[in-house]
Amino acid sequence: MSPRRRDSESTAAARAERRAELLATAAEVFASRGYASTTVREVADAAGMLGGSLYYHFDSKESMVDEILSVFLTDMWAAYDAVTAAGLDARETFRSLIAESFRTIDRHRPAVVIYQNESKHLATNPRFAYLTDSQRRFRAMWLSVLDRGVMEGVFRADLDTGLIYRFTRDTVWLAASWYRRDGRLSADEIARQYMAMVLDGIVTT
Amino acid sequence: MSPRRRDSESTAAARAERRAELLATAAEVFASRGYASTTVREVADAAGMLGGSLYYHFDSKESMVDEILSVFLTDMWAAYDAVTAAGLDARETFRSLIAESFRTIDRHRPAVVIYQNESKHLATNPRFAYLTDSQRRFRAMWLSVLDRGVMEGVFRADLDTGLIYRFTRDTVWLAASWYRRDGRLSADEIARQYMAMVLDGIVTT
Amino acid sequence: MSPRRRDSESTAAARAERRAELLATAAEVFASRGYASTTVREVADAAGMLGGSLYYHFDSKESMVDEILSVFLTDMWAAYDAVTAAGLDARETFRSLIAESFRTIDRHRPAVVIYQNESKHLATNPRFAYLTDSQRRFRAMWLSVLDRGVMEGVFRADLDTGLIYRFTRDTVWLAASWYRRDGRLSADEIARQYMAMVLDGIVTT
Amino acid sequence: MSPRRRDSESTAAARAERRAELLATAAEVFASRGYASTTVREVADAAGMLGGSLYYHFDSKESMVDEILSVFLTDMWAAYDAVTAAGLDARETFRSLIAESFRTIDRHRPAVVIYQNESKHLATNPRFAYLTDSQRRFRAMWLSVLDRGVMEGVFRADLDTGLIYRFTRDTVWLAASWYRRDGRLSADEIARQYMAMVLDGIVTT
DNA sequence: GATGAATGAGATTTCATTCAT
DNA sequence: TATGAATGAAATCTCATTCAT
Repeated sequence: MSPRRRDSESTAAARAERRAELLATAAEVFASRGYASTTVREVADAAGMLGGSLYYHFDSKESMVDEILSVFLTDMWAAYDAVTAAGLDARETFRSLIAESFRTIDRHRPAVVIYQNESKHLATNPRFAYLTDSQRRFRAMWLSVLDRGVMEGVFRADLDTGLIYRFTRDTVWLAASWYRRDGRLSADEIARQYMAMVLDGIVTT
Repeated sequence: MSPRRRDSESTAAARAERRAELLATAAEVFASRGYASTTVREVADAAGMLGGSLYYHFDSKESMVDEILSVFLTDMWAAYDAVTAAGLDARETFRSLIAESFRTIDRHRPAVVIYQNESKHLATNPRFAYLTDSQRRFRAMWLSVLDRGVMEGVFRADLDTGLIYRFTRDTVWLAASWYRRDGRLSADEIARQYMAMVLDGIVTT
Repeated sequence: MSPRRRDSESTAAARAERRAELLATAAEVFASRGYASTTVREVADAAGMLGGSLYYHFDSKESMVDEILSVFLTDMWAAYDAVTAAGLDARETFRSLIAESFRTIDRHRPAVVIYQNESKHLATNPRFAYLTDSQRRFRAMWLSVLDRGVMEGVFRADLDTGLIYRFTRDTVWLAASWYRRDGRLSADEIARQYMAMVLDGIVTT
Repeated sequence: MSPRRRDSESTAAARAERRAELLATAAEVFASRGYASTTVREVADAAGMLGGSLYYHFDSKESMVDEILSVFLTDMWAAYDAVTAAGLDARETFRSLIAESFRTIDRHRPAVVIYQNESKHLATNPRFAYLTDSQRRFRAMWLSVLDRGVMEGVFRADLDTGLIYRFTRDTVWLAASWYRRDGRLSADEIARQYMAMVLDGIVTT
């Protein structure tokens, strides 16, 4: 009502920004303490407010994780879709997907950790059916790249692509658990070394 | 049926056996539902008894995970110690450690899953300080093998051994999440393919 | 059935003796830990058996206190009745009642402690109505002696006999909480000093 | 109603006041039913709320008794310390301590009852070590007054001061069990009669 | 937007008691 | 007589959620 309240900071945009802030805080806490064993009060403490106050912004604890994961998955798939739409050969597609994965981790580290740790459990709830869908689609995408690579003669045919998929997936995503943005190695440097290792092995030739 | 059997079935041996049975059941449930979100009643249901009855055998929910993890770690280190005591070169030590890891997973799959998922959270409790200790020792052991391998010229020197350690650790242990004893591939076959991949890479040469 | 079982130790007398032993043990434990917060298992531990085994001898935890208190009260009233039947004057009756009280404490210390601590709470249970009855009768007896003493001119008339009764009762019975049979002072010596104090005061004359 | 009042009613002051109210309620219930056999729900009922709601204000049932007893002991020692700091002779110090004891009972009757009934049991818990400390200090204070009185020739030398201490302590504090603020006798009147009795005895001279 | 107090369902835990052996 | 295992009711405690202010 006062002129001040007309500021861009006091409109719907400001509200969305506050939501995003709170979600970032919640994601940190869920990632470090685990979703199930984090209390709403712990999230509120981290956000500098009281437990009940969070309910002005969110319906429930569940809707917080929901939004955290949805935002992350949407962003991740946008990046992946751009790669697959680029029409690269199998080897370059593989490289780019790996690189994009590490960049996504860089942007959404806490969300990735939550995704890794809680997906299986949350997916039993219909509300989170999209997690299972995403996983299925994810697997299909990677297997298609790997199988194409084998056909193109660039990837070894004596390895089980199902196994390669699993090992690749696990290592890449688990990196979110130890990766620190301010650490010794950048996301791109980690991706580079990771690819050197996976593609050519750790043994001297 | 034999007289011997009847003896062992009563007394302390029978009691220990019952404990072990119940712990195996609890481990399955904790592994599949997550420790924090598993209720004592779910464990009891799975064991075919009422919630309170578990407390005849165990002090608390916490002491169940404690025993599950301790037993697993003890067994794992026995296997690792046997390998490192064998005086093999770096490459063979690496191979053997990987193989032992998959065999340990084969014997203690649920415990490994719990270890992966809950360690970080449980370790904040002094009672579980041994988890942190074990992790430290684990890291030291793997780094020593990798560094030795680089010095012996068998492992590439252009890769960060810290990174190799992490990637190796993650893939090996995460296998516990999807490995099934009755699946298509045996533990040893998985270990074989895994090493082929890690040692020589997935690219054709 | 065997000749051995014919021993006097294996008849009803032996059974009663075992009961008495167990009750003595239970009384000790109830007295030191409090009835409500003592578990049946603690009693059993103290008796060198398992929790369930006590139920061969007693119907319930409640029936244990019941028997402990009944036995004690019966014995105490026998002593009191002997005193009041002796036809002594007020002062001598008072002295004798005090002396008998300390002797009863000497014989039933744990029961007296239980009586002091748990009576009020137990008395809400109809089964223990006799506790209230006993207390009423107790009060009447003491007040009659005190009032008689005032009338006979041996006790001061300027003090409220209700108060004297309470103070006397409290000190005497609370002595059970600290009195030890093997302590520095015998029950009779304590009674003597106690009477010197109550009758003549602690001030020099 | 005054503006000042409205201020104090909100914020931390109001919270402290509510705590105090709830503690007073809890103390009544613990005193009348016994700490161990009082359920949190009974306390909540008496306070007009549900069981869980108490945990908004207090950590645990234990922390309730803790606060009840601490507050009481702090207040009691403030009164005692004022007396001992006044430099009175033994007889007057004794009189004043007795009088303060009855006044403390008047202010903290339920807390005193709890203290009497539960101290021994609670003191086994390290959290309540201060109960033992207080008791020790209490004993030292009384004995010092009594011994000084004997030396000054005002108290009889033929009585064991240890016994006098115990009898005095017991009678005074047990008064909390039957004393009612709205009863026939005021705290000071009870103290007066009590001292007449203890100092000069109940026998006519 | 946020607070503070409460709710109430559900979790872990305790423990008197039962019962087959 | 005693054991060992289990029961089941009840207790303490936790926590997501609500709501008046």
